[in-house]
Order: sequence, then structure tokens, then C-alpha cells
Amino acid sequence: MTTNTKRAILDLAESLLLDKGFNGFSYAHIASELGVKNAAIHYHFPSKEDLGCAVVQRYRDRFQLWVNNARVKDLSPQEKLDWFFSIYASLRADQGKVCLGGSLETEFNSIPVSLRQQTESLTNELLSWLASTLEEGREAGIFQFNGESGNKAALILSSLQGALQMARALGTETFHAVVAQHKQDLLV
Amino acid sequence: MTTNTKRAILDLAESLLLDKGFNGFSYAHIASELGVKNAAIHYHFPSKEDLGCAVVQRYRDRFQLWVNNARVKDLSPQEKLDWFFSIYASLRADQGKVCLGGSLETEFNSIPVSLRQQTESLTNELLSWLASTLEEGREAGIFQFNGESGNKAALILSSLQGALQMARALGTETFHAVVAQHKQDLLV
DNA sequence: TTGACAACTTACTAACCAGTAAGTAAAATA
DNA sequence: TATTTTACTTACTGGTTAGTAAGTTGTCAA
Repeated sequence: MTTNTKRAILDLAESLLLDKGFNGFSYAHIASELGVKNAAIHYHFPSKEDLGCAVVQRYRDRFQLWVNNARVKDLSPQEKLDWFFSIYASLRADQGKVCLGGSLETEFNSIPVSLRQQTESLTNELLSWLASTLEEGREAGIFQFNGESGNKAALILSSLQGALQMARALGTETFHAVVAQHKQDLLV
Repeated sequence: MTTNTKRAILDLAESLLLDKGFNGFSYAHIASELGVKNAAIHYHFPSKEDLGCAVVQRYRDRFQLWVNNARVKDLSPQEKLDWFFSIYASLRADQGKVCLGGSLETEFNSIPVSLRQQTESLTNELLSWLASTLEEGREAGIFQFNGESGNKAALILSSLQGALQMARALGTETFHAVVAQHKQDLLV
């Protein structure tokens, strides 16, 4: 039986990571928010590196669970893309959070190596799913674009990542304008 | 007569900002690298907020100087776009740096308010120039895209920003693939 | 030559950081 | 019932952080 505390720590750490970045939150933040002591966090996650890796690992597991579930798997390519966009729109709606990859990659040069590897795996998995979905849509005659689907996927993923960040400075409309433009580019 | 030190501080602070982020470097880093004492930095920039704002202000001035100079102003839309892409390619080539907007926006919720305002102004200026250039190219029949040029500009800018970050995890090829895809999307 | 000012250094502080060692109370297990 | 294990707390450490106050040195203008 796993504790509530461990999950609460992961939840809060994920939220803080997307809000302030890996170097932007501390064990003290988490502890005071949860009403426990500093050392309680260290009991569940000995180092901050462990905590960071656990957050990304859980996120990766969650994503794989989603895309392998019929609720997503059985959608049309267009619906799949809309579902994917909605993940990012939800992040924006949730206190203006950025995406996990964007947060970690921006601090890439000041995070532990194991966390960098987790980030690389996460990004590859997102990119791979998105490329497959784009390819599936193009073959079905729903999407229209030139070049390799992997490159178009990288373009879209990088843009969603950047758009969540830009929206912090320019507002939510900017993010939605980018998403709308992607749809227009793909569907015309 | 301004000192060498002040400029050296700004140069190093800008480099560190694009490498490790605003929360990822300290006055001690700059001081030891320059062979001066901590307090010397505080003499030129009383607070870290002042230093951050000065870095962005100088970057903004530099960009306006460039785009208003004949060397850029007299280029064709396609050459202007290539010039703009080359700024980001240079950042990638320079130790895998990210762009200034991306660095600051990712840490937006843990930087001083005045630095947020600088970030907003910078992003608006980049976006505005890019939108004009895209519009100019479309009217000249060189670029092809649907929708408002402002939205396409936001898509491209956000993507360049995200691609520099992604390239840290996936490598330089990813960045160049994204740039190539943008060109293909615009020029077909 | 004197005085002012620019460009620092020395020496410090209070706050915060991740991380640890030792102890405790309750629950699960044998 | 006795023992072990889980989930913590208390109390601490050494390192780093931005920031400050007071002193020093060299240059330049009157």
C-alpha cells in the first residue's frame, strides 16, 4: 500500500516543475505546502534528482497508457491531433504552465544527467507518436504537408512547446492562434 | 568612458542566461570568471533584476539596430527570413544556447516583474518584424501561407524557440530539420 | 596640489539550499 | 506477543545565494 504522501509529493513536484522549473522550487516549498517536514520528502525521494526522474517517468508512463488506450487509439487522425493539442491547451489553462519537455530542456545544462536522459526519452516518445499520427492522417487524405512526417512532427511539437512559453508573456490568445494556424496549415 | 568590465559583465550574463537560465547563474559565477569580486558586479548592477533587464534591453536595441540597417532592410523577404533563421542557428552552434525569450519565458513565474515586461517587449518586437517580413514575402508572391501573417509569425517564432530547446535533448539535426520544414511549408 | 569621483576590494550578513543522522510512534508481520 | 518495517520528526550541517557597508586606489578636473 503506497502512501498518499508520496503521490502528493509527485503531484506537487510536477506542478512546481511546470510552473517554476527544476531550479525554481525547493524541498522546503513542497514540505510546507503539504504540511510535512523537509526530511519527509527526502525519505520518499532521497535526492532532488530522484524526485525529478520520478516525475518524468510517471508522465511518460501516463502518456503511453493514454495512447495505447482505445479512447485515443480508435480516434481519427484529426481527433487524435485535437486530443494532443488539448493536452497543451489544458496546461495553458492551468495557471499558465509550460510543458515538461520545455521546462527541462531550457534548464538542460543545469540538471542531473539522469534527468536529461529522462527528458530525451520523453521527447522521443512524444515525437514518435505525433509523427505516426501525422503520417496516418496524410495517408488517409486528411492532412496535407510536404516532407517527412518526423520533421513536421518536430515542427509542431517545438511550436507547441514554444507557444506555451510565449503565452506567458503575450497571453493565452497567442497560444490559441498558433494552434489554429497549425490546423489551417495541415488541413487546407 | 564606459568600462570594459561593465560590458564584460553584460556579455557573460547574457551567455549564462542563454546557457543556464536566470535562476541558474549567480553573481559569484560572473565574478570568478571575470577575475573580479562579487561586489564589483553589484557596483555596476545593484541587483540581479537590474542586470537581467540590462541584458534584455541591450539585446532589444541590437535587434532594432540590425533590422533598421540597410544590410537587413534591403534584403529580399526570403533573405530576411534566412537571416532570421541564422540567428537561431548561431545560438544552437554556440554551445547549444537557447533564445532569450525562451529562457526568460520558461522562468517567467520566478523572475522580477520588470524583467517580465522586458521579455514581453522583446517578444512583441521579434514577432512584429517577422509578421511584416512574412506579409511582404506573401505580397511579393515568394511565400505562401493561409491566415494572418501575425499568426504564422507566432507559429514560426514559437517553433524556433522550442526547437533550440529540443535540440539540447535530441541533437542539432532536429533543429535544422525544423528550419528546413518551415522553408518547405512557406515556399511550396 | 587638492578634491572629487569612478571603479573597485575586503569583510560581512541573513536567508535559503539539498542532504543527513538519529530518534519516534504506529502499523504490519512472524 | 515480540519484532521488524514504514513513515515520518527533530535537529543539524556545509555550501551557496543576493545584497551591503566601509574602506582603498587611481584618474581627472579645478
